[in-house]
Amino acid sequence: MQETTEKTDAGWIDHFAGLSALPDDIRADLVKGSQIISVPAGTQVFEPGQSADRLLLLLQGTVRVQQRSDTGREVFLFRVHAGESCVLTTACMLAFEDYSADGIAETDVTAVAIPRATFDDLVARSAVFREFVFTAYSRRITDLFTLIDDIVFQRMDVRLASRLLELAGPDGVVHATHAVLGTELGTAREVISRTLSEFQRRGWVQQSRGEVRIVGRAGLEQLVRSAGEG
Amino acid sequence: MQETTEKTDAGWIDHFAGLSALPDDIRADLVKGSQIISVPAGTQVFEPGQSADRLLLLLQGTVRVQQRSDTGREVFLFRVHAGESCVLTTACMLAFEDYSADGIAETDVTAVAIPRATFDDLVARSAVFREFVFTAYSRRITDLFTLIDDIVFQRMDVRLASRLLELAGPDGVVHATHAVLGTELGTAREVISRTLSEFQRRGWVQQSRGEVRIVGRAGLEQLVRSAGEG
DNA sequence: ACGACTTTGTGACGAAGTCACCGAAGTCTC
DNA sequence: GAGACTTCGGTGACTTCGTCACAAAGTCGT
Repeated sequence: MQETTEKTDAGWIDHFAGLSALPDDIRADLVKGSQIISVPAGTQVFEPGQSADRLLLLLQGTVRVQQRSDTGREVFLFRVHAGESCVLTTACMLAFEDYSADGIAETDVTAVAIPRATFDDLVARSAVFREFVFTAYSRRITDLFTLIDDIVFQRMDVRLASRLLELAGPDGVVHATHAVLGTELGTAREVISRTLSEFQRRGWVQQSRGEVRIVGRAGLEQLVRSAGEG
Repeated sequence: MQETTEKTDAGWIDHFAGLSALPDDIRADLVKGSQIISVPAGTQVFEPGQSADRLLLLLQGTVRVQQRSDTGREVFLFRVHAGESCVLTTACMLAFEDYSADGIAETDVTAVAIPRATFDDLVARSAVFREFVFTAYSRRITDLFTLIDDIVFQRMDVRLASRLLELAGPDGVVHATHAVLGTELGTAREVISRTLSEFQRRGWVQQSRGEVRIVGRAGLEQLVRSAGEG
């Protein structure tokens, strides 16, 4: 396994489009100054009040980032996929501030951990690396803007339809309870239940405990489209 | 105006706490590589689809950042005050991506414009400057999280009370129409009207065309506090 | 099969957004 | 200063969504 590690080390950089242009010396330092870590599904990758000391680049799995409000309720903020980095961590790492949101591994996760020292060194030395980092930021901020826009202006049924289409596997099944879908969209479970009932009545989905099966994709897509135009 | 510029140049850096620790050589390059600009109130400082080529540091005035949705409605995102920088610009500048939000000068604005070349150079060379930039990012992202949290979980009356207290001048007067307050909070004008009527009934505010006078500050503060605890 | 837990369904209600419309207050023009 | 026009604020009816309370299933361990 150790033998293959070096090969893996050399290889993971190319999972990230923005890093493939790194010159060889920088690339070598990046590989040398970072390590690959794995955590099982359900692990709290980071949490509020914890100071960040490393940047995570996801190789496999997804991390859900959410915020816990004063009242104990939760809002889903965004999801970090393989091939992406967690700006939140980055932000706090560089600003020497604490996190203000939770990060939870939704699946088993493999990631590259870049310690602050390595990170800072690379940001100083490599324009390519800088651009990689700032692009990640930019993308995430845009996501947040879109999220706010959705929350404020979009109807729940449209948002749910859209999210179901996103979350569905190739077989068209979404594995999630109503409560989970509720926190995903920042709404109450009851609203999800009622909306899904309506979708079922229209023949767009079939429900069973803990999962939703999309059987009328076209209907959901039509709903999303009709709202997208305004 | 040009004569005084050089004197101003030397001084503005100390308006920004995070920059005061800059070493002299960096400081000189920053001053040399940037320029001071002024725009009148109401100017659109930036807009979606326009590529950013400089970072703005506000010396005087405020800039309102908002997003226009597909449907033509607007959501207020945050406000950039004197002594702060506009991360949004930064994000897009560095990522070579376009803006996705509007920036509007609410007052006459004076700002330092740092062109991309200077910015990139400074990020590479100065750890202090890096920290300044990333701290600005971090703060703004945290703001967005708080905003989302508020939108999802906080009652409108609490949010309005809180915003009135923020916007009020030293004389306790807020100059804004109901419609403006509506977009500030991402809600409808009618909701503002009704809520303000209720505040007036309770003796907390007095209304006249285009302005709201706070006459019972304690009541508003009490409302905000009671909700803040959860 | 029993109890404990989780998931889902439902009705009632309050808070907030939407729509349609009105009148009142400023502004402009002549 | 008399209309014409625009902006601003008020109101009622209705819809959507969040909240609360509680019931009915489904699942699991023992």
